[in-house]
Amino acid sequence: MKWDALEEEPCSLARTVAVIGDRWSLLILRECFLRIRRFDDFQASLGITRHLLADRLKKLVRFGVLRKIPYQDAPKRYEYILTQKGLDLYPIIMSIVHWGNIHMVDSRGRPMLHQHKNCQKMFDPVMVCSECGEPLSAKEVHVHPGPGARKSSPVHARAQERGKRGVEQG
Amino acid sequence: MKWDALEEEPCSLARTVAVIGDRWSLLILRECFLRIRRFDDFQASLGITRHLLADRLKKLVRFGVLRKIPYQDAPKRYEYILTQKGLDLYPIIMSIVHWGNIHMVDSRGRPMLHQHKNCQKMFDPVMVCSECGEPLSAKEVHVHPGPGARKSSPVHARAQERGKRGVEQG
DNA sequence: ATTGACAGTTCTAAAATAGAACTTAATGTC
DNA sequence: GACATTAAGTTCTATTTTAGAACTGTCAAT
Repeated sequence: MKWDALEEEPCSLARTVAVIGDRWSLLILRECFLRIRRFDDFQASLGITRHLLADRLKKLVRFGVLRKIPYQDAPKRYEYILTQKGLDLYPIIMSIVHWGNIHMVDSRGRPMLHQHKNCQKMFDPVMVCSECGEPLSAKEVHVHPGPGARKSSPVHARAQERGKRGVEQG
Repeated sequence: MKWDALEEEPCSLARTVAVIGDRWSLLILRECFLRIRRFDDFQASLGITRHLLADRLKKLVRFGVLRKIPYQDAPKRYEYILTQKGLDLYPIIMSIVHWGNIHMVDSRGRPMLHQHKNCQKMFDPVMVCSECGEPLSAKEVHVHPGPGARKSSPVHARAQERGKRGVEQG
């Protein structure tokens, strides 16, 4: 499968993966949220090859996640900053960090702590339902085809069938 | 950079990216949450090459995200199901889907809708602070080094400095 | 005139991926 | 018994991506 094909799929996850679903893009975005904005700073802090960095930055700009703004004129130099679309990736970044905090830390503990300016406390992110405010888990959610869906796949129908009489998941 | 190096980094995001940060792993996990469990079903619904699928499933099992359980004996056949560690990826999946819903849908609208069994309503996921319950955004969070941190990088310090007197982000 | 900062581009070698065919083990059909 | 089918991989070659290092072009400072 090609990356371009991924963008076109009738699936919001696939389309997002087309933007951020590679080894480097998420790390670049982490640096963006840590206020890194310049080519050489990204390169130095990530150890990414310059070639790939140029490529990924171009892609993130193309998708409207980052924007190039000039910070000096002679020679022309640009900074890469997050657009609103890019800032909206924050829940993704935070949920990834949180999962790592819970499941991937070593004996030394968390590399980073997060403090909420609002309440001043160290916090973890919690995902809740927009309607009732209760925390969400996979088992409490039904999935329905939306207006942008394509015809349901036979594979999924078959799996659903087996699921009903099979072993319970988890 | 090698994948193995990523696992060892003192960063919860990098360590999580080592597990799920490639083109296919997230799509495979999407299928898991849609109750797909068998090799050929993953292959048919994703169009992934069998070689890569075998490789990625092995990796996800190695990281404890999936578990192989036998569903028949002769010949031995296994299903891949999510462990608790895997189920805990749900907020990541949902926030990725939500971002796609907001920023990547075409004119036809969302491919999928999510209904909360609790309140019966169609919902969007919202990320809130575990302490005060308020919705989170990047600008409302301070980052501090935790017990597992390594010495702070000069690049980040420099970027912080520039940030204070530079253009505001966003 | 030389050095250094910055933001890339170019080059070759190594690694990962795509796409298709093949393997193994058992089951069902003619 | 011979033959096709299902399932879960493995093997093969060709193509694409990535790594790693060196190079380019502008300008400023020494």
